[in-house]
Amino acid sequence: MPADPVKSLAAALAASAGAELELERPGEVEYGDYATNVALQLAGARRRPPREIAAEIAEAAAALDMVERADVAGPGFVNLYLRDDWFASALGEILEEGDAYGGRGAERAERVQVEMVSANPTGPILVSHARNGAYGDSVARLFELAGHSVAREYYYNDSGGQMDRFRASVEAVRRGEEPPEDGYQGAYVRDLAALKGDPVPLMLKEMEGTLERFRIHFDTWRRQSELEDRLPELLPRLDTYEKEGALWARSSAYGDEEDRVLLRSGDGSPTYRAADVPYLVDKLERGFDRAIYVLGADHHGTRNWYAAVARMLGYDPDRIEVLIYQPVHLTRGGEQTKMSKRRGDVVFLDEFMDEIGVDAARWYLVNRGPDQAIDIDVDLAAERSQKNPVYYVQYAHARIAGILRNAPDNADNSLLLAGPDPRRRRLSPLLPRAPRARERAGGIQARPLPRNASGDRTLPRPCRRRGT
RNA sequence: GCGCCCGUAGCUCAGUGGACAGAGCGGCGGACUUCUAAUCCGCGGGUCGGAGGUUCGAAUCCUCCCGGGCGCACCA
Repeated sequence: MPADPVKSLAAALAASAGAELELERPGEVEYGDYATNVALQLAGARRRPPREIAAEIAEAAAALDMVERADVAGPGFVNLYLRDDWFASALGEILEEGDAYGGRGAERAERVQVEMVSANPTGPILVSHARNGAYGDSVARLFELAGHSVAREYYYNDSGGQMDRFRASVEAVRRGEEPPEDGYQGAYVRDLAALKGDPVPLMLKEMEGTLERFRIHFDTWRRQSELEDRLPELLPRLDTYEKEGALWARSSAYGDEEDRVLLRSGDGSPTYRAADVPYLVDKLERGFDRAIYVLGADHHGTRNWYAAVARMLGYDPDRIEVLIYQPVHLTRGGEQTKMSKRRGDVVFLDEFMDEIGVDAARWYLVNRGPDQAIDIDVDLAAERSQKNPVYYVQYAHARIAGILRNAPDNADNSLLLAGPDPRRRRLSPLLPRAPRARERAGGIQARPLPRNASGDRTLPRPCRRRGT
């Protein structure tokens, strides 16, 4: 049973109020340690003035031994002032739990896979990819905290048009020529040309190093071409048809916006979408209860495709979850930097970490919600001054570390509340709030889904909100 | 045209139904005049893009409109 003192308090109150209720922390100190608006919510249903209901709840609350005082305020809020010894025992529970405090809320531990970054090995990891990783890895950590087991996977393409252009660019330099016009021009192409062998594994090795430095460790790396080998056995299980010489998946009948080409009309070679099919089967057959895709907003058009494939193959589409995040824009010297990998005109994650450090880099990328486009002023981010918000975070961390360093092991919890400084007392109600903060953070962003032809919203449900 | 995301203070953004809408930076006014300090204190600042609607109560939910980003490939 996870320690959640506030929940127990809410439950005790709910019993006396005769209704479920949530405790919130009021914005103002004088409104007490916690407050509830149940009376306001109940007023309509019970056809009684909210303040009257609030008065009854307050009276019942005041009878509880942890409650010092309960007031009715405003239109019908109940403000609670709690006894210091309640906080002392709450703090005791928190200390007992240690790092696990607030975690392990999952009703059933699941095996979840988070597939993230998955940038093709045609160049170093960029800051834009790093947002994918920072987001995905944070979600993964939240799942772990909740008691699930998480595997982080990287999926990359090692064949196809982009890869051909990439290899051709390296080969050209090796022959002493310039890379082709539509090839990759960055300086790293020259570095790779100086080495022997297929540049793809070399590139991947470097990318892995960058990601490790960014503190993301991938458990597995999945190659597109090996997945494609399973295509022949899987294609007959799909709902497909031929049109204009190509093989199409009838995905629009399964919640997708449109049908997708699986095999090209020319040489019958598989498209990138085709490889998604064996990959999805692979994920689900490997025993993951849940497969999470982390995709940039430029891929949101394919959001419903994955669930459509799952349906076609008879899997529960709720096992697929697609997380979308908005792009990152970088400015440097007041100018927006371009993000074209082919032209080599980009900010690499390694440079970014060199300039601002790993902590600051992760912090910047995860500090905004996924729905928010991020603008990062690289000059400001690298600046060691009070203009740079990251130093506030670091300073707070340093101060906390200092407190822990100086704190005796056998500290008396009650002293946290008793000291002469009233600010301690004001801080205390924050601590038991942590489980709720984590619950909120663990809920995956849901998004309204497009209606299908019949105006029904229920069929495609690849994304949904869920607690952990 | 259709779909998704966004539009809150000069700037970057918190705030997904409640008690007077917040923070950092910048700005303005003071203090300190300092041997590698995140210098300190104070102040001003918003029709919450617009219009309707739901509600006892809306920045928050619904509808429409305006503005910005992204997508709608036999590219990945």
